[in-house]
Amino acid sequence: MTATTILIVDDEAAIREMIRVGLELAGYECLEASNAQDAHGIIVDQRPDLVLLDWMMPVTSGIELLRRLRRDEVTRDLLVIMLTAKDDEDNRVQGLDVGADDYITKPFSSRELMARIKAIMRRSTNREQEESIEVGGLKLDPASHRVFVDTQPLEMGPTEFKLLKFFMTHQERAYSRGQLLDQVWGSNVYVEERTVDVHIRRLRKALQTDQRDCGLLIQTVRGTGYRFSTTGVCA
Amino acid sequence: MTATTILIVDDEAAIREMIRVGLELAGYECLEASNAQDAHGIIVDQRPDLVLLDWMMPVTSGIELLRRLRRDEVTRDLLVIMLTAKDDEDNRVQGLDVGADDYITKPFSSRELMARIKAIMRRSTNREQEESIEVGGLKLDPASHRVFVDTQPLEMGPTEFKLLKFFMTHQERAYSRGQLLDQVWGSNVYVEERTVDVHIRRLRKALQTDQRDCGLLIQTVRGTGYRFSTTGVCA
DNA sequence: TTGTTTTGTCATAAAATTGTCACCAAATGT
DNA sequence: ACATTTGGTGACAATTTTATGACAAAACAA
Repeated sequence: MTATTILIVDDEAAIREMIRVGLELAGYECLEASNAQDAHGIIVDQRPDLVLLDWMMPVTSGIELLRRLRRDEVTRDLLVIMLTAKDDEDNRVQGLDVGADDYITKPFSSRELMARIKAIMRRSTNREQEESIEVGGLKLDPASHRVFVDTQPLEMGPTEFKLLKFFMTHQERAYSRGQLLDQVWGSNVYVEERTVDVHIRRLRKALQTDQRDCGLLIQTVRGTGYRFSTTGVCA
Repeated sequence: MTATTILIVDDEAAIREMIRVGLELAGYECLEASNAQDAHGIIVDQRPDLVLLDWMMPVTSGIELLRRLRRDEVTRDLLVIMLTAKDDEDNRVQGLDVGADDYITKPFSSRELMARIKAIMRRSTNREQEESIEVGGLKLDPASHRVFVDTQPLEMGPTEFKLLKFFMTHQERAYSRGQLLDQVWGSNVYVEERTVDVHIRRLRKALQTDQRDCGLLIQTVRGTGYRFSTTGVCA
């Protein structure tokens, strides 16, 4: 396995353990940062394949960094394994909610860590594309994190953006609410399926301009879910 | 979410928690077994979708059951989530190595459990990569959940869609109303046979376009039922 | 902190789908 | 031709599924 690993901890013991583990990885790096801001910067620079995130960082809590990572288009689909104290169950749940891919309890064996890393890396294969997508009169630019119809920028929340991005990269196919939750929200959160409806509506509304109504691109597939299709409208 | 869940534990608290969680699952079963032998038997019989496996079973250890499951062709790719004690790290690693899909530490929150179950089940729900069927000028695409005649999409309800799909995959053969009810509606519902007539009509109507009348593909077999046949029309 | 935005969930409205009927038309049998 | 059986059709009320507005909690930004 080849992985560049970036580690953010202040726990010396953990670091040593990491390094020991690191030896089993072909090429890894071990970094430190004292706050979420810096850490995020480093991560953006280094583009690691995997982040081992200590929940208790010296200044800020790990959750802030994790949120930051998930919010940022560039680091959104980074693999993040968090390290939590043995009895810190709340944080663990919270961490999974916010979008950690997995967690490991400290102290951990290198064996366990390896197993997890393997599992996780096996699980996630696809890297994201960063080129702007253009469909049905809509242009979505991942870099600037914006959407245009013609040249007019559209306003929408983060979730709507993700939803739209998913749709634009997966056209002409019906998805159930559950699938959308998995794909857009992430598979480790549990929210009502009806929530999807609401966001669909918000997205549709956002896609309405004075000129056109691109919201019609999102079609309801009764009894199934929704579909993004250019058949019919807003060419 | 629909899941038949089989739980093997002797820990009362865990069972209660499971049941609480179980209530959120549509249809689950909770079983107990005191040794790997029995448990394996039960699992083979019941064919559950998911196994929640307590690592510390009364007689044998969970690992034996897990190994057994992984060895048996029939149960090889069952989803197995193991429940481990908080500080039982060795077993956790061992479990993952032997082939558990995930583990949850006791005590666990139902929220965490739900998230995990959901994630695991979604992950393994292998999408039926159904290819689109093309018959008699009609094209039915399961992925987009749509039907086209030429390039024009047709409108129809869910039941009509299922009915058409069945017909297109079972051409040139007459089916009684009862058979159609079984195949399309499902064998465990009771509806009047004449209901089929009505849906046949609705389907026929949906299959009429300005151009052609593909509804004629559905032929009446008097005294018997209906048949889907390309002989005659809408080439 | 405070004010603003985003989010998930509900309650309710709106819309589409469904199963049955009653009645008409066509076919079948005598 | 008449009576009987079987299928076609439009209508309709019940049910199911979606759409929508409102709201409070959470997350954010300042």
